[in-house]
Amino acid sequence: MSESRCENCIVRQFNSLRAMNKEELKKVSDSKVTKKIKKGERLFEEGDRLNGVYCVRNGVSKMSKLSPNGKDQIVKLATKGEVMGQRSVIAEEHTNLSAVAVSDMEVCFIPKESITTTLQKNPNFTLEVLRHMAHDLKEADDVIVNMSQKTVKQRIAEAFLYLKNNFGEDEDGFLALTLSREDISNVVGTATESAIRIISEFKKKGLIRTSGKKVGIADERKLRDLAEGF
Amino acid sequence: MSESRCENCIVRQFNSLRAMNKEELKKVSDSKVTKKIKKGERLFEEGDRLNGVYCVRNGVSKMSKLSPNGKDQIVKLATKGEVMGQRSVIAEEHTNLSAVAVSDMEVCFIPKESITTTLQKNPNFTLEVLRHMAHDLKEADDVIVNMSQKTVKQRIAEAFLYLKNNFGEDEDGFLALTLSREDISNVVGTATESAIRIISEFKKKGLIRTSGKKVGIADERKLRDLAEGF
DNA sequence: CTACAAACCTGACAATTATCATAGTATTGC
DNA sequence: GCAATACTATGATAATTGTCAGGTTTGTAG
Repeated sequence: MSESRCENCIVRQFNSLRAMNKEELKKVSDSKVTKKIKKGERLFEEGDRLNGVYCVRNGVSKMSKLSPNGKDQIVKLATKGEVMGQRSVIAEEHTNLSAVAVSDMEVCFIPKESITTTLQKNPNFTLEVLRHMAHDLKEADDVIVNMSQKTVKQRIAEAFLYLKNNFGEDEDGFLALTLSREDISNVVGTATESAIRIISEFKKKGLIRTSGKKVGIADERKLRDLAEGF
Repeated sequence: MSESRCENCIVRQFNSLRAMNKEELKKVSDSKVTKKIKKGERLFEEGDRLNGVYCVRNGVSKMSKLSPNGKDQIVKLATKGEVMGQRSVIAEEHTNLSAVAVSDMEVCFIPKESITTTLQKNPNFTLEVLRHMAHDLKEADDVIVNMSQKTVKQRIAEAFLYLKNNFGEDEDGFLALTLSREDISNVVGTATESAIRIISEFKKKGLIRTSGKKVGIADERKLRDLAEGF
């Protein structure tokens, strides 16, 4: 299956694997296992000790953490090109997040050995991973500010804009990634009923339009203004 | 001033500088500038382009981000041994956070050249920085969950426990780091009045005791139960 | 010491959000 | 196709939190 060699994988362009040299890449490619994950299936669970990372070829996974009150807070949505589990492999810790597919996925599992040895030998690779993580950390800071300073309404508006910017729209102008109302509420950190109510309100006000579970952004400007607090 | 050579600085044990070799450390030490920062003074501001990092020798700095509604969200409290500004130097971006001293501080400013060249040449150093950042990222995830899933009361209880664990207590059993009510409210992301009200309530219930602005933890068990939602 | 500013505190009220209850609407498996 | 199940929706109500508008206390400069 030459099509599944990492050396030829476009996805690699988006992540730190691009900083690997040929030899390292070959090793990764020889040891990796491609898996198909159905929507709803779990890749790993909070507290697991991972012996490798998952490189996303296709589809989207929610990465979430269970809070003491029993709700699942979605911290990140990982998509094509992203490497999941990196953090815990690097820190040699248990995962702090669970990963569940929110759409059908194709991922490559890469045993941690090929990652850790490259981390020790190839400074370019390490630096590349570091840059990615620095970026993730900045994003996390932004999320903290949004979560603590914005209203639920603002956060939901922002979530829709985020979904558009990161996953795009289908041919009919609906968001390409369809999340359940519950997932949306877990992204913005609110009760499912509250999320549903606000989504209905957005619809009434003409900010979004819906068709079944699909959501389309109807008035991006107004939605953005709302998210910013005007 | 031999006492101010990085080679002999204990603080270094706590951060990634310990992975530098003698030569690199010498270069850092020769180029660094030690500064005294008074409580309330600003080290850098959100949006600044830093040409170096700040290594904290003493004191505490709040790292915060202004939200569109005009409030300052404190994202992190940096103390002895921590390196501030690392993230933006590595990512070659403007800072995303402001840093203001919450107590008198002594910091070493280290020009970014000595950091970036070491990052390119010494994989051990890069890996060490990476591990630290992985840890910070995990903590940020936890903060996100707390912010979005816990009540203000729980978050304030947690903040006091955090202050005890990270900064300790003085000889009278009060928290060694005294924050203003406003700073506390900016840590937990709430209105200052709400924070004050809840602090009064904690005092009435015997969870904490106060003396002037100082706060002491009176019943850690109950405070912890409250923070966990029991 | 005194005046002034900053920080702290409290009450009243409004807005936001959660919770509980119930019902309609898709989806899925048999 | 039909039952079972999950998801979506809405109302009523309670709890939480924010805002405004005063106070009091504390700290500090002159």
